[in-house]
Parts: sequence; structure tokens; C-alpha cells
Amino acid sequence: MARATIKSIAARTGYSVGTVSSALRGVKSVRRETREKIQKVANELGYRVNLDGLKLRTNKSYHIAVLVGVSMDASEEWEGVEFTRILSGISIALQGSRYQLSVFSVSDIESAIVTLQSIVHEGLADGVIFSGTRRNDPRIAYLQKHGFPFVTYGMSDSPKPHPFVDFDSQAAAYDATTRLIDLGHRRIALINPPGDLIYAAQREKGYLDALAAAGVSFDSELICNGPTTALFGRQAFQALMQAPNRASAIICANEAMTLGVLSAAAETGVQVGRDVVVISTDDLHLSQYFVPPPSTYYLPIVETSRLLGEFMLKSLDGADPSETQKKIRATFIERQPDTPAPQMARAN
Amino acid sequence: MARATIKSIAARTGYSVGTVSSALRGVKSVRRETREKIQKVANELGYRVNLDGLKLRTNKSYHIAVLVGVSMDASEEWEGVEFTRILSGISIALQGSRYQLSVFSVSDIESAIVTLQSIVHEGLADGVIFSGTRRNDPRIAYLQKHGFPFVTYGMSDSPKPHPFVDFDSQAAAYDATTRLIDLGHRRIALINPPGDLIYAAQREKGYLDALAAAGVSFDSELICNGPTTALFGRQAFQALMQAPNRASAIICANEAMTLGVLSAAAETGVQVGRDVVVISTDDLHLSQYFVPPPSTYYLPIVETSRLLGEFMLKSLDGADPSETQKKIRATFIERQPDTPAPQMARAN
DNA sequence: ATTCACCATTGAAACGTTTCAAATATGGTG
DNA sequence: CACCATATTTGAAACGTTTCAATGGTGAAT
Repeated sequence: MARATIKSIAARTGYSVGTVSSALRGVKSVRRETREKIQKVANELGYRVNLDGLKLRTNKSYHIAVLVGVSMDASEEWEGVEFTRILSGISIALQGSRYQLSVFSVSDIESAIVTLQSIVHEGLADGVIFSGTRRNDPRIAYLQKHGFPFVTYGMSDSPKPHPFVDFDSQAAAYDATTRLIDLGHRRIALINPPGDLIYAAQREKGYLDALAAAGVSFDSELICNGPTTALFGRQAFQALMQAPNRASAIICANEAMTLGVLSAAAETGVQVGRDVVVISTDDLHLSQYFVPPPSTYYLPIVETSRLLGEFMLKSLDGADPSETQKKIRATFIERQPDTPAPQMARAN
Repeated sequence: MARATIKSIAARTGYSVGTVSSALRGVKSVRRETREKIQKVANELGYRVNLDGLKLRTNKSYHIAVLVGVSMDASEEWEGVEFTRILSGISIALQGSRYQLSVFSVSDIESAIVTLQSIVHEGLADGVIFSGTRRNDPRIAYLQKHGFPFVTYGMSDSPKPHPFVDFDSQAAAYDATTRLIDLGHRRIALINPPGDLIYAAQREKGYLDALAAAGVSFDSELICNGPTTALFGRQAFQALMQAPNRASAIICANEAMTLGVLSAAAETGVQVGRDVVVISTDDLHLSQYFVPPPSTYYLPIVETSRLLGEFMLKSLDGADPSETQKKIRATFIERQPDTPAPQMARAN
């Protein structure tokens, strides 16, 4: 039983190929009765459109590309934990549409550009989704130059508006910092991704604003920038603890970094919750299992990334960027009772 | 500058479309000189084959489908951490080939079958990769029935051989159990995935064999089967600790479960390493950051899944299943000094 | 000089779809 | 009844590729 095609339906119904095509697509010029007859036969034959014929004709690929970064140096690290959820969020959004999800692994920003060139020139996808936006992001520049549809996870500094979904890192950082200050902490460290990432900058701004608002002086030694891995969290913690004037509280950008911090703390005998307070942003509900479980700002990543998919579809449908931008606010989850500035820090 | 096609190259070189096609594919009937001339022009024009035309003609999709399970009830859990690495391993293998990676999210085994039907009937991909093989796996049955190429992560009980990559859970479990017995442990628990998963059965077999070999009696209460999540690890630990005759050692199937166990232990004041020993299989180098870091059996998942991609390509190339099967042996990583049967257990 | 075998190239068809100008059917109007 | 406007359907072309029977050309053997 060969697969049903428009041609076989045409033969079966006696209509022409063109009519069948129009009928199946619901073009208005086809008579109602005709359309129904054709659709009935199509159903009987189990007709499914052949995407390749469609693509060839329309020059669309019906694929959405997702760029996933696999930095080789961190391939053994926790990086990318959130990725499965992002994918599943996007694919939920794509359910029911003709679009499929294609994954492209890229190792760094240069290889991302090369990949994007393939996608754009060879028509491998109709739109691109990626995350980790940077200041002056070359990927955004490239895609905008070619007028190619895309949605980013994380906003950008591009002058031209584009679809994005973003987590409000700045608000979370502001809130976390303020909360710690209110508890008496004065030396609050921030373990943050590399500074050229937009959301690292946002988080830093929230942190600085909160310090300034409370009149707490800023010490640049307290900000650590590095890869969002447990390894870096560990290294940053060690550096912070060796400094003459120790931090009494640490805000970690994500769970991987938090894990590294907790690991290093346990190893060096620093008791989290008593000697130092740790708070994490970008909680994915994994850190609830950490020892000890830190208070966090929860990020509903599956719903968030469902938006990525929805915005992509809207965008392909010609929606205005204003309809396809959203900033998500985090919710605070208290796992440690609010801990005042601990002894160790006071001893200094 | 429109994209170069075979037709445009034909026009430019004066050869016919057929010749150009043959030349570019390196068909032997084309004269060397001709081929070189054509290739030169193709390069100048930046020719890239149009996959849609190719697909339509050859009825191939040049996509490899990867099924990723997103169980809704565990969507907020750690499950799927390894997935990014599997994807990156596969995509490394696919580099340079014409094949692309398509991701299909499935929520359970029924929806996997539906998805496979689409893939097979609509020609969405030329081959499928999936993991978590089960006894009597309906996916394998379906694909074999239709003669559709696939590679599994995990072997199966299918009578007909097929390509797979597997991690030798049985050996790891045997080794771990023996090691613990040698240290004096007699009540060793096993926290394992649901029993219908092939690798859960393998692990159980290794465990049972080791017990039998050492003449240690088996207590079915010591085996816990459940989802590979931190949540279940936590629940299993609580159940084990409430039992009248406690376990003095716990073997966890993967890192997520281990995390849950460690979390529950910390919460209930059970000291891991003194009161109870925890060992994990399927280490992805994340558990090194756990508190305390457990000894583990390391699984080189990126290389492993590179094999998945390679076997897929070989298989599409008509390779015999005997060339596309591999079992990977784990290596032990000692993070806790070998801990003898602890006090708490002895006290019983 | 004719035949044969071989090599390189050509031309046209085919894959399944959409698109659109042209053809035909339908119904209303004068 | 003839005409026109509108509604519906048709037929063919086009997208880029591969495939393959047929063509033409070359040199060697008869």
C-alpha cells in the first residue's frame, strides 16, 4: 500500500490535482461539497502531505532550528541541564503545527555563525532559536542582516527589536541582594556568568542597584565572573574564602554554580547557613535536593520555553516583535529560614 | 544572487544537467577532466545541494530522529540531564555527513509509537535513535516490523539482532556489590529504575550474582524500583531507613537518585560515609560535586553516544548488526575511601 | 570499409506539491 | 434566448534533484 498522494486522491475522486490541492488546503474557491468529498477520500486513504514536495515547491523547510551550545571544555560539567526542558517546552509549542525541531550543536560563537550561515543559505530551517545572548551579539546581527526569523532566550542590546523571552535576572538579583542586606549582610558576593552575557550584566545591575539603594559600599572583589559550571562555583568559593575580608553571603547565578559552592564549602568545613549564606537564581527545582538546600529564585523553564516556540510560530506568521517579547518574573522560594549575617563574617 | 543549482552550473559550463549531477556526485562514468571543470565552477558559485530536491527525488529525508522522553510527572525533576550530552555526542558523529538531527519529544511509550508511525510513514527521518530499552520493547518490535533503521542506547531482548550501544550495568553492579561485601557489608540496598527497563534488570542481575557468589542472603526489601529521579531516591532512602533491619550500604543506579539519597540523608541526620555507604553507577561527572561526593562508576557518555551516531550511519550504509553493537565498561572512581560496614548497621 | 565495444554525454521523465492563467460551468439579467 | 458576471475546475509549469535509456563519438578488430 503505497502512500497516498494528491495525485492518487485526484485519480480516486475524479478531480484534478489542482483542485485536490486547493481543497485540502481549504482554499475558498473550492466548492464546499467538493472539498468535503475530497477530504473524505483523503481521510480514507490516510493522506498526509509529503513535506519534501511541499518544501521544494514553497521553498520552506518546516523546521525550527535550535542552537545548543556544547562547550568542549565544559562537556563534562553540568552545563546544559536546562536544555532538555527547553527542548520539551519548544516542542510542546510546536505540537500540531507542521514544524519540526532540528537541533544544531555548536561549540562556540564562531561555530554558531558558521552553522547559521548553513541554515540561512541552505534553507535548513525557517527560523532559529538560541539562548545566551551577548552584548553586541554577532548571531543577532547576522540574522537581522539577512531578515531571518529568530527568537532568543534572553533579551539583547540590539537597536532593532526582535522576539525574545527573558527571565528577569535584574529583579531577582535586586531582590536577593536587598533581602540579604536587610538581614545584616554587608559583604555579599555575586558569582555570575561571563560579563559579556546580557543576563550577567542584568544581574550585576540588580545587585549594584540594591547595594546603592541601601548605601552599602561596593567591592569589586566580590564579583566573580566565569562559566556557569559547578567547577567554577567551586573555584570562586575558594577564592572568596581566601580573601582577607570574607563574604558572609553569596548569590549564585544558577544551580550548577551553587552546587559547586556547596561542594567546596562542605569540603573546607565552612558551614552553609551558619558561616555563610548561599542564595541561587535560575532555580530549576533541582537545588531543592542540594545539601543544604538553598533558598532560590525559581524559573519556570518549561513554560518559558513554550513561549519560545509560540513566539517563533507567531513570528513566522508575520507577527510584530511587540507581540513576541516577554519578560518572566522569578518567584522566591525560601528553603533556609532567613539567615542573619553569620558569626564568621562578624568575627572579621 | 540566487542560489546556485545544478541547472545554473549546467548553463555555465555548457554540460547537461545529468552530467553535472553525475560529476558532482563523483559517478565514475564522467570523464576526469569534465568532473574537475564542473567542480571548479560549482565551487566558484558556492553550490550546495538543495536537500529538498534531493529528498523528493530519492525519498530520503537526511534526518536522524532522536526520541527524547519528557515524562510530564518528572518534568521538574533531574531526569534527562544526560540528554544534552547524548545529543552532542550524536551530532559530533553526524558532522560532515549530510544528516541532521531532529528531536522528537515523547511523553511515554504509547506516544513514542505514535511518533514512530509518523516518522516511518511520513518519511520524517531515515533512522531513529532512542534509549531506555525495555523488555519486549514495542518500539523495537514496530521498527523491526517495518524494516526501519534504528539504534538503541541499551540492548534489548529482541530475538532479531539490531544496532545498539550499551553500558555494562551488570558488571558495574556486580563489582559494586562485591566491593561492598568485601568491606563487611551484608545489607546492601539497590535503588534501581523500573524493572521493565532492560538495564534495571541487568543491574539487578549483577547485584544478585554478586550476593550469591559471596553467599550473602538476599532480601527483596532491599531493592527499590522507581523513576530515575532525585525525588524517588529520596523516597527510597526514607523507606530503607524506616525498615527494621536497615541497610548499611546503598547502590544507586544514577546520579539523580544518588542526589535524592544524599539529600534525604542530610535532612534526617544520617551521615553518609559513617552511618551508611552510598555508591552510584552511571556517573556523568556531576556527582563529584555532591555532598559528600560518592564513589561511582563513570560512564563516558559523550563518546558513548558518538557511537550511537556512528552506528546509525553505518547502519544506513547497510552494515551488519554485528558491526554496530557495543557494550561499554564502566570505570570505578573512588571518592570516599573504601568504607567498612558502619556502626549504625552493626548496631542492629 | 564495416562492425563492434566502449566511453562520455544527453534528454527526458519522475518525485509531490503549489500556483495561476485559462477554461468551463452556473445562474441571473435584459 | 443571448449575454454577462461570477463561481468552480482544469492543465500545465515550476521547484532541484536523480536516474536511465538513448545518442554520439572513438578507436580497435575484422
